[in-house]
Amino acid sequence: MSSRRPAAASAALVALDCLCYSLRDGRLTLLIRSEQERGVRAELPWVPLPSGRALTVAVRRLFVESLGASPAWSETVAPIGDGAAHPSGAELSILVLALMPAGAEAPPGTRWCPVTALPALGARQASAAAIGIPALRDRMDRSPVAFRLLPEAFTLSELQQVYELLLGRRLHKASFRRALQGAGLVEAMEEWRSEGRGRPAQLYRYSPKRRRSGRRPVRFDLLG
Amino acid sequence: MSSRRPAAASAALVALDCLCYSLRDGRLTLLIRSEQERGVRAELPWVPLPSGRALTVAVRRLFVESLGASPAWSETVAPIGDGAAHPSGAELSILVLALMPAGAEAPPGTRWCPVTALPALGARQASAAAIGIPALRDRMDRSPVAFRLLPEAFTLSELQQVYELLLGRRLHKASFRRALQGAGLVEAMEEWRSEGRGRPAQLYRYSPKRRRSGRRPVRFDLLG
DNA sequence: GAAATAGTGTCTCTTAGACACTATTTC
DNA sequence: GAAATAGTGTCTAAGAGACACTATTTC
Repeated sequence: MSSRRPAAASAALVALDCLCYSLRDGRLTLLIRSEQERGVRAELPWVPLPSGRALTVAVRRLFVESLGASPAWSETVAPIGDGAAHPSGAELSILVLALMPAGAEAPPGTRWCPVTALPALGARQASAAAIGIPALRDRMDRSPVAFRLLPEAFTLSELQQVYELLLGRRLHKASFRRALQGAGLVEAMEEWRSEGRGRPAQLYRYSPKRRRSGRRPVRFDLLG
Repeated sequence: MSSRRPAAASAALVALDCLCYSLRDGRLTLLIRSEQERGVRAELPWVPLPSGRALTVAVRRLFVESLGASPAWSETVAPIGDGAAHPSGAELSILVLALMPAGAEAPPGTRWCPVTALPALGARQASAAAIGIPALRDRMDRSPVAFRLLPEAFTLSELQQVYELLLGRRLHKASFRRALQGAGLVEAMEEWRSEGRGRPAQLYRYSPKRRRSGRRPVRFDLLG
């Protein structure tokens, strides 16, 4: 702890790994860089973090190169990097969570892969992919995660399906709508959508009105 | 594969910054490296992440060098690093949240600083310190954050005080105890502690019995 | 009309918080 | 006894989920 300023030799190889989710046919999907040739493994989109480049700049480059566009939402999450190898050889991976709305095109060289049927990834990126969904779940209370996975106009049934996908359990329809109503988060449009059979559903848009209490209750039951 | 491997030139300077909290006189405190000489700024404990060293190894070194011991709990949180300067010159800081039980000694060269009265830090570390408490708050539902800030034996009033410190609001005594009871998280000891006036309080220890539902309700009211 | 999906009204059960109390200590 | 802190019993209000329904579409 004597020398405060480390030599350049202490620089570490850092990669930014992209966990970009979207919806496809009612399933949660992850953006994967396709195997280009025989023997080359599928991988998550990634870029190196070059020396002297600010994190946000590198993240922007990751989005431009890998998504061809800005995601509807993104957040940097905790770094990982022990033991498991990365395609770049980087000893450290910074995970970038990103969301694209349902129906977004996969850029050339990539494809949307159902999270239930991912191809084999390298060890590091396999860990990353395992972290992705729980990380999304952790954030959906505080960030409009579900809304960013949907197009601008959506039905309440679609929104509920997204919540159910992310939480991995069924929700009660009446309760879900009551809570949503109470939060003043969505705005009804003067538009209806009919899909196959059944009564057409009214379309809504995300339009948060008031910041509510934010008085999160204490929860002990997730501990242990 | 080899075409993907970036040159060593893309290595980045990475620092691990330590946000180590404890309790002192009923206040939440943060471990600060004291100003050694005139003109040298106070700073959070940190170490560089050297090339080729695994993250967990570097974290362990951070703990040994800065805390002189292992913290009661720790977690790596999202990296920061835009614009704001770091004492090391590193362009990237990985924040390591750590907790020490109430009454822990500050190692030589460091001191516990009430979070309400922190000394001036560099720009990067000031951002880090601002992130610390909300990050703790985010984790206290899922990790035994409050329990790790207390010694092994504690009273329920002390536990409630920690929750109130972290949440920044008063809690209802009967409700707090009812919920705690229902979660089966603590175990009563056959010991009581008398402090000044008033009825002596029974001591408890953290001893999670059953993993409960984990059925987190959907919350819309933190969005917007 | 049958099937399917959208959307709502009401009941119950759980729980957070308010209130009011009892219990045990020091002074 | 007064003051202070620990700990508890009961009521109320809000919310989640169950249930049962109505509404509107395609076939």
